[in-house]
Amino acid sequence: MDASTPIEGTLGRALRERGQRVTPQRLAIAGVVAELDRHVTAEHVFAEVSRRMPGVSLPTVYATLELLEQLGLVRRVSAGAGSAVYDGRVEEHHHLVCRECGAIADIDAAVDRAGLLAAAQASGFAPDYSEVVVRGLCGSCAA
Amino acid sequence: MDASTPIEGTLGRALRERGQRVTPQRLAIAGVVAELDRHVTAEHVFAEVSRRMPGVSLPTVYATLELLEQLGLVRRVSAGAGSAVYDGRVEEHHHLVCRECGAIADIDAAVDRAGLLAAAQASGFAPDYSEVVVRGLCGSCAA
DNA sequence: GTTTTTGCAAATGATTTGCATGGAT
DNA sequence: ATCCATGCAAATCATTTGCAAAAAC
Repeated sequence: MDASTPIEGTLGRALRERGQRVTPQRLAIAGVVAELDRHVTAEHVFAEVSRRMPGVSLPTVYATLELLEQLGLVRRVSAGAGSAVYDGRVEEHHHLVCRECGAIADIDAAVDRAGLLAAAQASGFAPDYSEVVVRGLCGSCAA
Repeated sequence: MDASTPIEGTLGRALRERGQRVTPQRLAIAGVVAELDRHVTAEHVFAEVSRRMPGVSLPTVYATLELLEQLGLVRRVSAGAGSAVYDGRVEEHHHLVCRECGAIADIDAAVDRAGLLAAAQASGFAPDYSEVVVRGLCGSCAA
């Protein structure tokens, strides 16, 4: 199993470290999330992975996205509800979420998180990351 | 229709302004969200409202929570997924969300939002409010 | 009286589960 | 050979929709 893309090498290493299996499905799913590099739902990923590797099942996609989140290779976008949305961008960035149609857009801005992370630990949480969500109406829905 | 609680007065005024009806169900639901003053799901609200006003339907609870959000009287918490969670606290505060069990806790801290809100408007969004979500593991799940 | 809102029942959509087979180590 | 992961089908859970009856204005 070679590392034809960076994500595959990283994933393979992380899985072996935890005594978990490196399967072609996991590599394909991780590859799709990394390459699409946008906000994706499980169905989204399923559609694209199916193109590359027919026969992959939806439950596997769900399980793998959750696994990738645990490994810190993808982030779940804190949209209010609806389908779960994942993001292959793991650098600090924030999101706009339309309360009408659910559209999500990125905001690149730095936010001082020190106080928040300290407060998180004080509450007994082990924080993974923080994200700012701005809720409102997107351009189309405001019109 | 008197205003036996502050929320009812505010809601009645907001509804009349928009030419919508002030119904006992809406008043009861708004009252419950305000009084519980925590993170609540539609089922949560439904259970408590049903105690006070038997016969209220779940679809009405869903519709009313959405309405209250539009009116700015409640906020939807940007938890990753699962049931939609609403919050009667509309002052600035932030949330910790456990990626394992979905538990939500408050963080009271100030964050500089000026840049974010400016970026939101630059993207064509009409922002309602912003919230920081810290994702991680809660105390119980870390153990 | 007119229009909005409600309650009901059913439909839809997303995600999870149980279990036997297949695959990675 | 062992144990984890996958695929399938069905179950579960959250939310939405269509429509007739009831209530607010």
